[in-house]
Order: sequence, then structure tokens, then C-alpha cells
Amino acid sequence: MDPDMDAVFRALADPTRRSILDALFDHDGQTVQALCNRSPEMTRFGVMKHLAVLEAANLVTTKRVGRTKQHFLNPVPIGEIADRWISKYAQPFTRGMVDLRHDLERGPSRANTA
Amino acid sequence: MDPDMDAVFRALADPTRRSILDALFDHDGQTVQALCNRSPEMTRFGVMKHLAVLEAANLVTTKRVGRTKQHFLNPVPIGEIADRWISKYAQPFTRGMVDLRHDLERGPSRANTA
DNA sequence: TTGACATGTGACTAATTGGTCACATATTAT
DNA sequence: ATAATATGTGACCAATTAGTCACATGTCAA
Repeated sequence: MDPDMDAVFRALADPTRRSILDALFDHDGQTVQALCNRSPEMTRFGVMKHLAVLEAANLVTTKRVGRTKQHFLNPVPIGEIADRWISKYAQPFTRGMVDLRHDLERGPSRANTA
Repeated sequence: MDPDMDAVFRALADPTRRSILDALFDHDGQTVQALCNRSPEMTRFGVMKHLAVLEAANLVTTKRVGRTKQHFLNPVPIGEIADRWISKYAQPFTRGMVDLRHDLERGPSRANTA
């Protein structure tokens, strides 16, 4: 197994980190402080450690802006584990595709775009 | 977040456990011993602990057969996190579906089944 | 029944991880 | 320059987890 993939899996194992990804999904480019305000039960240092793990897994990228640091969600690694590992097991996606095919075969031009 | 989902994420965080799932995907119904033979670097007890974690996450089910215990892969929880969490981030699946649509729109009856 | 085989349990240690803090650096505003 | 703001670093401790072992239970075969 790709060591990068392992880092992604381990990064996703923590609920706080998944919550951070959700927050960035909701509003990209947030600073450390903004992310800290979302989790008052943890200190800034705890949040920073989680951010470091997410960065190491390449799930978030950063950009220094003055004395602040903006954080951006990078969904690519999630897509990779979905394509290269999860798709092997997850029929639901296959089911979704089969449903889509079914729709398309009945009338391609009217297929649902979602 | 659903506590069940959390158990699945944490279970998938360990490479040994993912390797066990791969082994069961390859050949279902393996006993503890059979799974141990696959990882000579770990004792039977270590493997059993990982199996317990996978069972707790409902990723493997078991069946006692005489003095042996057969283990079966249950991909449903993986499908659930894919549907309920990963799909939110992973465009690659969407891309895959779009590609499929493209194929189907050119000739539905000759579309790739994979 | 006896012995070999397959799995289960609790205790224990070592390693990893989560979290906090004191302190340091860099940037902006006054 | 000074002070306030925002982030960074290393040490440190607590909690969890990975792994092993001695020992126990249950099952099959002779």
C-alpha cells in the first residue's frame, strides 16, 4: 500500500480532523484562529497539531497571508482512496452508476445530472 | 457524526487491518490461522486483536464451524462512509459517472460494465 | 480418555497519539 | 519603538493502542 494513502487513512481516523475538513468544506481559507473558535473544547495547540497531520496527508494546503495562515481543503487524496481502495468494496457507488446507466438507457438526454 | 461511522474510520486507519480486509476480499471465510499465516511478522494474538476491532466496526462477520471460526467481509459499512461522507468530497466518483454517461450516450448497449 | 488442535481471555509492556503549556518568532497598528 | 496579534516549536504528560504471553476453554480424532 502506498504510504501516502496510509497517511490519509490515519488522518481521517480522528473525528476532530474530519470535523476540520467539514469546516473547510463549508468555508475555505480559514485561519487557525477561525478553526479554533469552532472547537472551544480544545486549545489552539491541539487544533494546530491536527492541522499538521492533515497537511502531512496533503488533505489541506496553506497560504501565508501576513501574520495569518489560510487553510484550504484538498479533496484529491480522498478521491484517490475512494478510487483506489474503497471502490473495490463499495457497491453503493456501483449501484449509483448502474442506476444512472438504467436512466440513460431509457433516455440519455433526460438523465439526472446529480 | 454517527459513532458507528467513527468506528469504521478508526478500524480502517491501520494498514494491518486493511490488509486483512483485502485478504478476506480475496478469499472469504478464512479462519484465524489462515489469516495468521498471511502475516508471519505478527503473532496470532495480534491478528485476533485486529479482527476484534474489525468485528466491532461490523466490517467482518464470523461463523463458528466446529473448533474453527470463519471470517467474512462485510463491505456495507465501507459503502456507508463512501455514500455519507466521502462522496461529499470525492469528485473522482462523479467524474467516473460522467465518463460512464459519455460512453452510454454514444452507445448504451456497448458501455463498459466495470 | 487422552492428546493434539483452534480459538478465547486477562494481564502486562512498549509505542503511539492527543492534548497542554512555556516560550519564541513574525507581523501589524499606534 | 512598543504593544498587540497570529502563528510556530519543543518539551512534557495522559490516554489510547499495538503487541506479546501465560493460561484457559472448547473441539476433534485415535
